[in-house]
Amino acid sequence: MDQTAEPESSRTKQQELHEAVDWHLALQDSRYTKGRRRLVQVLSDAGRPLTLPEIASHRADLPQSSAYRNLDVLERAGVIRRITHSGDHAYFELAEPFVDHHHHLVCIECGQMEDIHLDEDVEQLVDTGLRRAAERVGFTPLHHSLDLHGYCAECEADME
Amino acid sequence: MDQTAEPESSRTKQQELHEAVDWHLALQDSRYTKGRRRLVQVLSDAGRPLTLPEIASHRADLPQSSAYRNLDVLERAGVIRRITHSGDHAYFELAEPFVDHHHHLVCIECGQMEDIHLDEDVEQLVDTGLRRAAERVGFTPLHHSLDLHGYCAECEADME
DNA sequence: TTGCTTGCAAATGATTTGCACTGCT
DNA sequence: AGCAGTGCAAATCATTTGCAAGCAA
Repeated sequence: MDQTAEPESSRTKQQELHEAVDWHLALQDSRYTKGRRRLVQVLSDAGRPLTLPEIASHRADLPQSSAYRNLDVLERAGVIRRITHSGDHAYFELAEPFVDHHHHLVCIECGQMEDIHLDEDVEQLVDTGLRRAAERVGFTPLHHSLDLHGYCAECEADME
Repeated sequence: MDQTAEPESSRTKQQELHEAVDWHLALQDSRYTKGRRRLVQVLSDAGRPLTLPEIASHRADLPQSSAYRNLDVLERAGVIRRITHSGDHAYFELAEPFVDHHHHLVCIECGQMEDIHLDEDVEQLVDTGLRRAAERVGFTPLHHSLDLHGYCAECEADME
């Protein structure tokens, strides 16, 4: 009761994902172990950034230290991205080669993050503007992050 | 040797700043004490986000607990903003009513942040795009944050 | 059998908090 | 007086690390 109920195309994407991750890890003499595969699977299924406790709740048997260590390995390998915004826990999501470029809605009440996408032309303008500003001060740009902070529907409702 | 060498206009701005902060704090039955004034002054002078150690280096006599507590008070009062990006320390800067809307260059090597400004029309497009995405999921937007991550000139040079 | 992994327990370190004292108002 | 602010020391708590044992090439 795990890899059933998935449409054919999705199953293929999963395979591709894991193969690609395997390859990335191999480049660093790291192995794609069961624990690491679990992490990638959970993050892939979630479709939004998760904290370590959230990840653990999906997979009961995840020793914290190993989870943190593996998230670190995966981050160094460029497989996942660590996001920190004021709040107790860091959030983790699949990195860009493995998911589309996107941004986040960040709830300042509960911390939850949700993925959103912007039009390609807006992305272009933003990127150009940032690149220009970076050039002015000799800054070497790698990637941008753009988040909208506010209240998620649930928290907004809870505030009556 | 403290408030000299400042152009006349700047001196006035400082006064306005402190008066405004005083007012904001008063709204919360908080006093604008010497310690709090120091924090605001240092952040205002810096013109870029600072960590607590950085703030302390400007003002030797700043007990950590008091500094953290006052930064918290100032944050609640809407005077300053706390920024956290992967890295050991949180960064603090004056909040938006007290400084122009801006974004940051974030060095992923040393953590330093630098302020940058984008064209007004790009800001508009971004805001509109984000607002649209937020509406779709019933998210109540407050403000956006946009950072460019990469290597600052100094760190880039250090990597030879 | 060499070297990456794992998981437990212990350490780290930024930030927070308890408490007694100071100082406005 | 009465309550906000201060600073020291101690507590918190997410994350990291040491180490001995497990596992894959």
